[in-house]
Amino acid sequence: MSKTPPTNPSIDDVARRAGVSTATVSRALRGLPNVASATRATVEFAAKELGYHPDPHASRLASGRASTVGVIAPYFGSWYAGQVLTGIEAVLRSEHLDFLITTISRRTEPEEFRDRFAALTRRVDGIITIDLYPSAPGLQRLIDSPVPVVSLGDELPGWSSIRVDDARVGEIAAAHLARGDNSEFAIIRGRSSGSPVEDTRVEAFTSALAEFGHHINSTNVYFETETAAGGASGARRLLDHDPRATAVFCLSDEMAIGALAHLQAKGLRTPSDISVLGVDDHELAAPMGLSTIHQPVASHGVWAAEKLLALVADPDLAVERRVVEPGLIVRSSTR
Amino acid sequence: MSKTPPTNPSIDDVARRAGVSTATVSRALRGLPNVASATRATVEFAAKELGYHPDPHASRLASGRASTVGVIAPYFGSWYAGQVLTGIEAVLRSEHLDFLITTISRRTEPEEFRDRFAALTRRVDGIITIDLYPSAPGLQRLIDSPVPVVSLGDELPGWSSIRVDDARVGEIAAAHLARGDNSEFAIIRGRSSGSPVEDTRVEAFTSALAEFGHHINSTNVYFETETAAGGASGARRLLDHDPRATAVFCLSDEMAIGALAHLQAKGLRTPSDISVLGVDDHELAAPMGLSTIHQPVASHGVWAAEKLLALVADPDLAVERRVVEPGLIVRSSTR
DNA sequence: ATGAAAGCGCTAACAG
DNA sequence: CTGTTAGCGCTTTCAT
Repeated sequence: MSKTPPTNPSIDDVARRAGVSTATVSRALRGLPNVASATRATVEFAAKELGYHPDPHASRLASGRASTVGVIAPYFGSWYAGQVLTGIEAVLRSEHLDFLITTISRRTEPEEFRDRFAALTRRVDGIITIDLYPSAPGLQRLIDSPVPVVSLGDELPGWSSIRVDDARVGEIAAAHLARGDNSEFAIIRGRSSGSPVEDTRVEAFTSALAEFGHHINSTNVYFETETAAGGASGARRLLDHDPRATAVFCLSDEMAIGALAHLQAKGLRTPSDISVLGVDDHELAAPMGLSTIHQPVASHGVWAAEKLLALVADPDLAVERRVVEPGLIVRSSTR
Repeated sequence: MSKTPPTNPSIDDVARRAGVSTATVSRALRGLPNVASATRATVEFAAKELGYHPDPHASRLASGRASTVGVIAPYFGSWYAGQVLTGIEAVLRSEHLDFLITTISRRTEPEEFRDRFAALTRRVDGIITIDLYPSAPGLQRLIDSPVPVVSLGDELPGWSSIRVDDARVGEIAAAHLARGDNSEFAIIRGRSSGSPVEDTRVEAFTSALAEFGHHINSTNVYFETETAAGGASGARRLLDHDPRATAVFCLSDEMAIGALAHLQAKGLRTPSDISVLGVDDHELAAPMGLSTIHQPVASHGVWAAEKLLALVADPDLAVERRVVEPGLIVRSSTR
């Protein structure tokens, strides 16, 4: 039983086989101009015969280009991150780029953030951050990044970004819920302090509500982990604290689904007893009849990846801050 | 406003600064023995002062080690993949390893699979596959991989793997549902043809049911996409086709949740009118009261990553096929 | 259009 | 314990 020899063919093998120099092989295989088409064909044939694949480390060392993009997020287990990742991946793969993922928690020590970030920038051509909201020292690092950065969710001074219009999210939620003949409101939100996304949405919601003549008591804002379990817990606390509430705005569908499930388990009916509104348009929202505010998450990932590639190709590209309009989707959990 | 010079400090800069040779710097910084502790301290100090981070491409070229692990899955947007990824990431990060992710669809053309796989193996020390179930040519590629492979979900000849005991999953489901005074059963499953996971579970479920004296009609097996929307669609078809069914076994919680939501929306009560059982113990299962068969997904990722690291360190490590025992969790969706 | 040759920044023998 | 010396496999001037 003969094993394949453990050494991969090198560019020299291809050159010898094709009867040309290594430089020519390099040019031919990378599709550079100034290669006779006959030569190129010969080289490509030889490469295929040998099963040649260039060593990425060698070519990176020589060229200085990493052909790799780094993605940083606090957590890749969330629905949001998974969707974004899928969008990014599709773009990068079509460009034959590698794709390195790293979690950096929002509360990573500045020193560790510094080191991890420095190590990362050394091996990628650009970075995409997902909902990072770094603390000040980390933020500074990102701003000073030697490679281009594109952020999702928040905006970094000097870099391009994409996010949903969070103020509009709050306004849309308030308008919809206020119209529904409600008078007692509640919010279930994540506990990520310093998350501009959440704060903006909550503030916009509250002040829009005020314009409709409604007031939301600050004790009716429930801080929970950003999961379905958190949403359920928030709903339980709401029921204990203020059973008169008839409308609850959850800052993500994952939380909303948990809340909805809990409320229904307690015998409440939506929307007659209580309205529940989420944000995201999670794939479970439709089957559960959850009204929500849609944002096209996977396409955010696509945009970010494409923007980053453009930025890698042309570092002087103008900064673009894209703000996407959210859209209300009324299903059966609100009236 | 002065920009940081674009060139990173190199190992030579550190050597000069510390007054030693580059080889010594290399040894000192990698924690190799045979370095005087005073020398090491000097080198570390110099490196820190300069903000030195070794160029990974150069060190990989020189050492032949990639210090990177590749992860292949058909799709990273699923709950399952996200959880596994989280587990893998935690392990790899603690070992300072990079982490490349690639989607390879189950129906990728053999030729493309071949090329993508070859390119990947050139840049990683090992590979983890998640629920890949490759077609024959792809499978052969994986088996012949020049770098170690650890698989989740399915078993590859010659390589270690971890999966839940799928036959037990089916048996547990059958035993639980048969006990609940049901007589008319249904299955909602994914449509991934050739997925050993699903086939095994369905077969075990069916034959265990037979032992309890029950028979499931093949027209009551609904093939749907493996999402909540698919589950809802399956439930709708079930209601149309066989409204007498009182127990439905869904092959994932995501599908079960969709089914549950649809059934409840149609006015059916669980478990009095109908029982719904899932598999996974998704985080939404608890808030929704979904009975399910638990599998510790994130820890599968941890195990796979640790196994792969061990395999990279010692390629002759014995193959280990780990089969995890699933556990029934009864909540309020089954009787 | 092609070849020769000089590195890219690091690791790994081999001496000492 | 430390320094010297070759490369690792490619890309990139600079010639031709």
